Amino acid sequence: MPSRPSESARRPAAPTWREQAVLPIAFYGRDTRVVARDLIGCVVTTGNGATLAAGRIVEAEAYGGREDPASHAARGPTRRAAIMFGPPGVAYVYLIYGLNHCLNFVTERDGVAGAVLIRSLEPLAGVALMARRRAAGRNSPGALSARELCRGPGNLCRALGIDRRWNGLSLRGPRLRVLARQGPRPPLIATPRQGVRAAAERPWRFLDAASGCVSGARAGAAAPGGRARRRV
DNA sequence: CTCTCGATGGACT
DNA sequence: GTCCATCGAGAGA
Repeated sequence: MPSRPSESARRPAAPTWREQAVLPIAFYGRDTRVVARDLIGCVVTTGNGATLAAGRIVEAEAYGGREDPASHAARGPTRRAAIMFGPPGVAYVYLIYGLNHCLNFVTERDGVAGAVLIRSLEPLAGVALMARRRAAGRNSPGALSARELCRGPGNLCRALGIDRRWNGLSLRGPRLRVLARQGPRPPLIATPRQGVRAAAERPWRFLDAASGCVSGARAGAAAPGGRARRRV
């Protein structure tokens, strides 16, 4: 295999997402909205080797503590929400509507509730595996495009094989890891959070302005022209 | 114990 | 736009 001699020399070679550092716990131990914004462009990975699946975060939402009526933590540290009051840097996974799971990252310091809901990813690795998981148990023959595989919180969990058993897992562990972003944060847009009735005016949903992998077609159609989106 | 309903997704009018 | 599958958490009796 002929290759140009000069290629083997030291070339800085832009690091790929695979070479990015695993985000430290301190990344999560900050204000939840800051963490949510900073997570856009970072990479979620699950599994290893043949089971590796990864995607770039393009949509996320911030959920606060007792002061945020839309948050599970609004009613204090109940059995489900207690993990949001615990130390940062772990996964909070719950079942919604009896059939979909939602992946969150716990934020803030121990004793203060906060979490970021990961809503959509742009697939980077393990596309075939994700497609297989998404196809399981569905009866529509149509193949899913790559951009659909991890669009929406429930779909994303299905594609990555995440369920309630993942609740409490470290975000730096062997099964689940989050890697730092390559380069600067992309331009973002902020909108109200999806599907919440309480505190609907808070623009705590953040999206990569350039990504076509974000969810929320309904909301977009429901508010023609006047979408409450603003650049951040 | 019962009752309600949800940080959704997919099929359908 | 509407309907609904499906189940655990939370609230209340």
